[in-house]
Amino acid sequence: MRKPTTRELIEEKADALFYEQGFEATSFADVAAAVGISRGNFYHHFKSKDEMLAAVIARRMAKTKAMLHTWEADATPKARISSFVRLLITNQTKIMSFGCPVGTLATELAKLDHFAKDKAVDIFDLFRDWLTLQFDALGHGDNAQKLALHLLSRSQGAAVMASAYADAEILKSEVQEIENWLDTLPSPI
Amino acid sequence: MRKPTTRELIEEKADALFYEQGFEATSFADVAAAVGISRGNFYHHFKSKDEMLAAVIARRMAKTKAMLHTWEADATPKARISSFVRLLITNQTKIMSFGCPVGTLATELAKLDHFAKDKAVDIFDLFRDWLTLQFDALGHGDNAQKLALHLLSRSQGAAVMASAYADAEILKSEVQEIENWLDTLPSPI
DNA sequence: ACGCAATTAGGACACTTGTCCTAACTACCA
DNA sequence: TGGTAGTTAGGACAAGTGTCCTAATTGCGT
Repeated sequence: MRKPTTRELIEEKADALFYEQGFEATSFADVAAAVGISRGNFYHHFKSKDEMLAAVIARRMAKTKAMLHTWEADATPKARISSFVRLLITNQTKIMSFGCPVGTLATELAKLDHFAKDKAVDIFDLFRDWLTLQFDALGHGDNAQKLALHLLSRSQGAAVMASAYADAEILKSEVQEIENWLDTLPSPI
Repeated sequence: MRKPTTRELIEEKADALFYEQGFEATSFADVAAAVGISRGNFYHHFKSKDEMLAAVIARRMAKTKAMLHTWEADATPKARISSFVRLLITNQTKIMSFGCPVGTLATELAKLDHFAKDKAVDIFDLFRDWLTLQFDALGHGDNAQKLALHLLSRSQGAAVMASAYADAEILKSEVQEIENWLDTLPSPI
């Protein structure tokens, strides 16, 4: 196992802090303290906070792509979609505390009118396009795109409510509802 | 029409700014500039930013209660629920830019680990309890509470996706899906 | 072992933050 | 009219912000 570079360490800690505290509420000092380096040293690795945000978003993009890739191993499109839904359960502890990392970042950047908002939404597109492929493979054709967006919407709703009430039961219940909905979808094939 | 007091003006502008920029990203200076008073004068009206937040939340609670009260005029529980759903369309412009004021505030305060988070979630409870009453009136009894939470969840999901993509079509489409779902609910009565 | 490039710590910089004080002003009641 | 309470502007304050510079240290290739 290669020892991670300082830049990678910064990205990792910044990623976590942006998720757990929010982008605006996380300062250079916070990240520096988490990494264990001096604040002044930062500028050598990232010219600005925005550049750090860009790196964090790029990192999340890469991790998301890798995750979607592992789900490709699932035998059927239905199983792949199920992997996506179960992600809410897998990450339930974090979601209950901080919501969905994709949705909350997009929401925050929208309010800040930050130019990187579109980049953050690109992560949504990763899921959206991948889910569209799965629904298309199930034979939903013209409806695949809309179904993918709807599934994302349901997931976001579940994440928001679970974090608002910090309640795992809400999350489980909404996930069950999503799975019921998937089961009752007409199977065009 | 009574002229609003300075305190009311502050609450009004702070309410809007907390919604549009976020709580953390809004400074005393921002609110002061919006109201048109000096920054130093602030302390006479609010001892701290947290106290201002508390006032804004209380203001939203009151406005929400009033809105729910007007919906009581609708003839049937189904029409009342429909009023709630159509709120997404009524406020679509703002939602596309800033998401749902209730959900985004709760999400932000959760990340900030702010003690007022529970107060913000109380606004969710206002909707939740009111919707529960409507579903109960429709004869859903034990399921009423769960249906209310599910409807809130669907609404939050629609708001998140609409603001992420800044797309009114997404909002309309998800609202249509919610209305379809409501129509297909079994009618125990 | 040497030299150079990469990395680091420390701190300066101008600015903004929330907080809080004081002095002046305004409006209203006796 | 005079006095008092409420309201205001202005600014001081320490702490924190993102940014940027410099000098020291480290580590690696030769």
